[in-house]
Amino acid sequence: MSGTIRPLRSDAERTVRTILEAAERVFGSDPAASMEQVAEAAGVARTTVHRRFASRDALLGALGAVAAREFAAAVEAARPETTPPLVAFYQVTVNVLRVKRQWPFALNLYGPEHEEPARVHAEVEKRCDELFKKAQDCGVLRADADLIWARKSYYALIGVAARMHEYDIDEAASRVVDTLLGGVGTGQGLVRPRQS
Amino acid sequence: MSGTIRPLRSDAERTVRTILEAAERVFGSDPAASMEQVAEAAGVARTTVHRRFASRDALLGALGAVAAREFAAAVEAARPETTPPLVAFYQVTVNVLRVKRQWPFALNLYGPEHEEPARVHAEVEKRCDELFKKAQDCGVLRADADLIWARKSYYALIGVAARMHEYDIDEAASRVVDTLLGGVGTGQGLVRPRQS
DNA sequence: GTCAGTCGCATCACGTATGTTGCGAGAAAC
DNA sequence: GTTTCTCGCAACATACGTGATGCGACTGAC
Repeated sequence: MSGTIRPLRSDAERTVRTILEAAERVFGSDPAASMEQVAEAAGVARTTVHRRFASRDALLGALGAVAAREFAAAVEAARPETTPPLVAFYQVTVNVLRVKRQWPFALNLYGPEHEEPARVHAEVEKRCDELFKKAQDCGVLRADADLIWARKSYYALIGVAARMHEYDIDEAASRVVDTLLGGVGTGQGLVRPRQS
Repeated sequence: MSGTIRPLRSDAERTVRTILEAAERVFGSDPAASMEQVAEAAGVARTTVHRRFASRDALLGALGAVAAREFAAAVEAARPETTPPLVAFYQVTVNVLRVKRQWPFALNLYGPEHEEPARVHAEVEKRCDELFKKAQDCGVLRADADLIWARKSYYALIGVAARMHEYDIDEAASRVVDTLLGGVGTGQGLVRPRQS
């Protein structure tokens, strides 16, 4: 989205990446931060930021797009289509957590104001729903589970785990999967009896 | 925080409330919205907003404070100290969901830049941790459960449920409690065996 | 009914973020 | 080694949000 007419020279490409990573950090701690702050964090002049990204909105769009693409790649790398649901769950979670820890802010940029991130996130969401459906068919998820609720809970738990840096990736993923599938309770006193 | 020296006249008090509710709506859909937009949504002049709230920051502080107080009241109303953990869980969840649906944006205003909301949220968090500890002692939560993880997951699930308006309050609360305690899976293939 | 409080409106000052342009030095590409 | 790209710097224009002030009309409170 940042003038992809001719491939950038290597140093310019590096600058773009540096700016995007700086933007992630800066906007992460203050979403209303200025281009100036982003430039400073990236170690470049403000005009350079503006040369690479026509506007603040374009920068946010590119930031969201980069994160969204890595997000989609992380999901695809786990081959959720061909792997048994439980294994896929775990592997997808591990991969996504890595991306989510690298782009905690940018991964929330999928509003309708930027088409590409919105489209990519929608595709990933579809993949996720397919995985959940398969898990349900295989008896991993309850037959009466609300799959929308399940997916949203899954996303939320991933968000929590990504922010808990005292967990390494594998422990974080285990927490997410175990909690989503089995909760943190003993089952004593639950309204809904425990069976598929 | 908004000049509490003398009690406001009734119409002014109504205006303050109207502005706060408008601010919730406006900032909810765009956190970077201007005072002008808030004023317009509230049906008052911009100068009136400014008369009641010395600065944009003061408005955000008051907004966060109102929501935090209602949040704390919602938790206390469930008497989590004296009620059996499972009942308390459910009742707290119901009460909090109501507040969270009314102040979805304002309830996130507990950063260190505003003392009162920060303090109130910290107190509620402490109450929550006590409830979780008691639940664990009573065998409702696993003995090996990480209570920090449990609380954060709880908060996250409440956030999800609050945004799912297709659920009424009671159904939303049931989803939260059931999922937190028992997950959405059947237990088949779980790494961690299901026992206290 | 009087009075103080409240609101809308018009106006102003000020700071800051945004976006643009031109130029010179330096570095990558060939 | 030449050419083209890239960056930093300086300067500029503009828009917008914030915050303040004064005045006139209205309205709750007593």
